[in-house]
Amino acid sequence: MEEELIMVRVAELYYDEDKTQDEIGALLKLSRWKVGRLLTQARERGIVRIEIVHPRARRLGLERQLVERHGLTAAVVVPSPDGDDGTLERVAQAAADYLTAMRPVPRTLGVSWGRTLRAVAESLPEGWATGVTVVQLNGGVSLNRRSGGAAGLAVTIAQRASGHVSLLPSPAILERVETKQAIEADRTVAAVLVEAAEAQAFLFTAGPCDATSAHVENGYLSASDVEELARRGAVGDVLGRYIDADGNIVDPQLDARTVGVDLGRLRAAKRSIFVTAGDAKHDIARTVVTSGLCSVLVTDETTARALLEER
Amino acid sequence: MEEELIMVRVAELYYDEDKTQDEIGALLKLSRWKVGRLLTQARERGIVRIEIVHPRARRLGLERQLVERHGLTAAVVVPSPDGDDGTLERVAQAAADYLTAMRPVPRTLGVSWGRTLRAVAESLPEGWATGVTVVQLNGGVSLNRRSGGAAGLAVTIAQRASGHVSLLPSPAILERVETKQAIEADRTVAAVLVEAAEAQAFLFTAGPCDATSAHVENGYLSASDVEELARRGAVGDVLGRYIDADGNIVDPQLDARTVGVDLGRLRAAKRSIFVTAGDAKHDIARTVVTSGLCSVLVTDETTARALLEER
DNA sequence: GGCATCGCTGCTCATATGAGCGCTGGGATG
DNA sequence: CATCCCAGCGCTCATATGAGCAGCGATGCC
Repeated sequence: MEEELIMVRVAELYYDEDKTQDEIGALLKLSRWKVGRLLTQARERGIVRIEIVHPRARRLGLERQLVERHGLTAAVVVPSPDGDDGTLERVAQAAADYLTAMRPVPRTLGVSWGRTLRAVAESLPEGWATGVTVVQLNGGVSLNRRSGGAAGLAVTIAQRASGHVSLLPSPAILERVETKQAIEADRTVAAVLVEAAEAQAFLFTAGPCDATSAHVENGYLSASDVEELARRGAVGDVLGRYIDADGNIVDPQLDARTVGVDLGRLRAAKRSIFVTAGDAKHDIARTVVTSGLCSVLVTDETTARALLEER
Repeated sequence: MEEELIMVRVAELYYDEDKTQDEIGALLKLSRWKVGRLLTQARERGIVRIEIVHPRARRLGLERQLVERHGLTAAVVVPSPDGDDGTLERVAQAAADYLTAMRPVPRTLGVSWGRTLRAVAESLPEGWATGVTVVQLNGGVSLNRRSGGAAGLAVTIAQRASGHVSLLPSPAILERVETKQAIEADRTVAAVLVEAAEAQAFLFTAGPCDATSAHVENGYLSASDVEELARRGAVGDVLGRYIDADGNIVDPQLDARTVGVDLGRLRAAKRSIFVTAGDAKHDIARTVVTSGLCSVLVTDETTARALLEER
């Protein structure tokens, strides 16, 4: 269309050449108002694209839609970089920013573990908060407080807020229910679990239900166990507990052998922050969001769009 | 830097969320003016990128630089598309636009030939002008007025302006000087050459000096001839005449066997429009531009940038 | 320690811009 | 052919924005 060509010329003069609307009008023999309207149209039609290029940019539009659609307290969506990868870092950085800005500062913060949360911990600046007690929400931890393992992450978060850390000295999943009950009965374990359950805020991720799961990697489950879970409808795990698309526990027996706070605590919590990045986790992310396990979502743009698609 | 992060937030609120500067100020506890300054900085630092996405967009900044640097009357630069190719079409379209908009409309327009000019001809809309006589500037033409060859292009341009066409019925390069002189002495040929030399505007392209040259393709020169020319410093041809980087004829003997208007006519002309697209032609394009053969340049962004580099 | 300087702040004021409105003219409709 | 309708126009007016300036505090230099 001829009109469109004029729009292009007008946009060039306005945005590239910094001319005012009446200068352009004079130049192209258009009224100032016509020029203004053409510019508006050019933006509407996407001829003029305004883009914020920055690793810490966000997608406020998607955030708003997510909050509305899924009844969240807040959402943080970062653009997925073109060249793929770097997504995890960006999401982690965003989660760290969210935590740092969060008011009121929680007295105790319950955390799960995983690669994603490790990245979040590393992204937190020294002094991101002060006096926060960090509590582990589920087992699977070595007792070494310096290690890079599951415990290290909680330690890092606490250290950078000059706070304390309460580690949960327990495997993630035990082989026998009796052992699990015995562990939970242990005074120190029980104390941590109570502390965790009463945390003022939760920070957690979820894992997909496939062979790459951290449970397989650490030997808590075999590849065939996971396959079986998937066959029974599991889409992934939250705090070590495998759930189906509706958020229900898939295998109550397995669940009874899993150490950590109950998923109900997440649902009931006022601030339950779910961090997820990457395409592999779309299904479990959808479940977490739709079944109300989180009140705050931190994720990448691709995941966000997937969560906004119908069903 | 912390400041930079605020810039990003401000830019998001301003450009994505259409908030006013004081709304943003209130939100982030900044003064309205601070917000304004942050936005300016964000644009300067390239955090906010405003881009005009359209096949017919232009690069006015580069155009201005080219005009200044090389003393042109005008320049038209189109963005080189990302996915490569389509460059020729965009440049051709831009040249067609330029011709259509050109005032005053020339009574006679001298044209050369080549793939590029063919594309320009095809891009010209029916009725792009009225009553323009199109004259061929150099030989190499079949007499068939309908063909898709060198002549067809001139015919197309003329037809779409409901004008006349004067074809130059001659080969591009003759084997013997005597034959060339005889041809030029022919009444019809001489008349066309005079008409061409006196054209009010010229529209031409240039060819690179390599085996892909149209002269080789059409058998006027052999691959080894071209090699020899290149060895002697030729960077390409304009109207069939091979010139070196300074714009001088490389082989006067060859030149004496070439039929067409003199390059001096282009230099002297008030409106001499040079159209070029593609990386292969950077060298010859530089020569044309720096040696004053053209007063108007139509090209792609990549070529434009090459022409703006030092030496 | 005193002083000049510089960069940043928040202001005033002029300017650029967008919302809303009444008018007009060209095309559809009876 | 008369009439209606509505899209697009140029306008008024309120608002948003940027230029330029004075004040102020930090910094560095005697």
